[in-house]
Amino acid sequence: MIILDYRDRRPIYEQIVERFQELMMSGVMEQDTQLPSVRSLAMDLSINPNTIQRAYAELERKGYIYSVKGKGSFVADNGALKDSKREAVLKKQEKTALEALGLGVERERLRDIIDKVYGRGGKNDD
Amino acid sequence: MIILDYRDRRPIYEQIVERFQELMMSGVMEQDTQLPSVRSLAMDLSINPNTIQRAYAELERKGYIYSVKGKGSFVADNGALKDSKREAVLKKQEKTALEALGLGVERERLRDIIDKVYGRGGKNDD
DNA sequence: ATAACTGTATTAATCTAATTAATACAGTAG
DNA sequence: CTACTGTATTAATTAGATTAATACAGTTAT
Repeated sequence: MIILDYRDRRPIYEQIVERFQELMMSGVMEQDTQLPSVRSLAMDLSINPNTIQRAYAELERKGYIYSVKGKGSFVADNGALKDSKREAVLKKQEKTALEALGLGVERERLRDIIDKVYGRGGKNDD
Repeated sequence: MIILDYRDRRPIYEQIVERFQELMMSGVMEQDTQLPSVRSLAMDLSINPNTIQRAYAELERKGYIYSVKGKGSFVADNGALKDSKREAVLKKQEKTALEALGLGVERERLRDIIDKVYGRGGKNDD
């Protein structure tokens, strides 16, 4: 479920946070699904439980999960989170477009990619 | 020319590398333009010359600049680099579009952002 | 040649953040 | 009571970035 990349120079607690976010945003992990326990996941990944603890604390702070002492950690209701994810992807789109513009990439190249991804439904077919 | 962000958790030598890459890729710094000297830029940014040295070494390793002992560091011929940068941004565009699609963002939202960035020249105005 | 610039290299010290380690405490469930 | 859960805390370790202090080598102008 989680794979660590030690070549990645980002801290591993951050990799764990990101990975769970992906799983929840994509719907693979549904609301109220229980996450692996702090200690068991630490065992699985061969890392210290404190590092998992930190990742889970971060996920909770961001609203992705909720934790109950003695029971476990669970996927939160993240309808609102999906909204913020949508905002984030729009920001990313803007950044990409700015970069493309700076490189002299034509507007049409970007539009074509979007159409390819979304399918040619609203536009002309090949 | 260079502004450091100490809140950014990436190392500052990396920020410097990225900033120069932007300046060169966008054409602000043309081929054979001399970069500020290691020591003078260190003075300007109030950081250690070794950090600039590291940034320049990285830029040279990546092929963005060339350095001549006793003379200085200069913008390299980076036509090939621009091409690969363009490819990279197109991949990024595809990734962004895929993510947006997965989140249920409408195609038009992406197109609007592109138009905003590129200016409304080719489309309708507000 | 010499002074004042350039880049480059090296070694040690310092600093910060991430991670580990070792516990301890508190709540839940069988 | 036992064995799980999450949570908190303090100390030690590790790794990387940065600084510091030099030294050496090449260029340029005086």
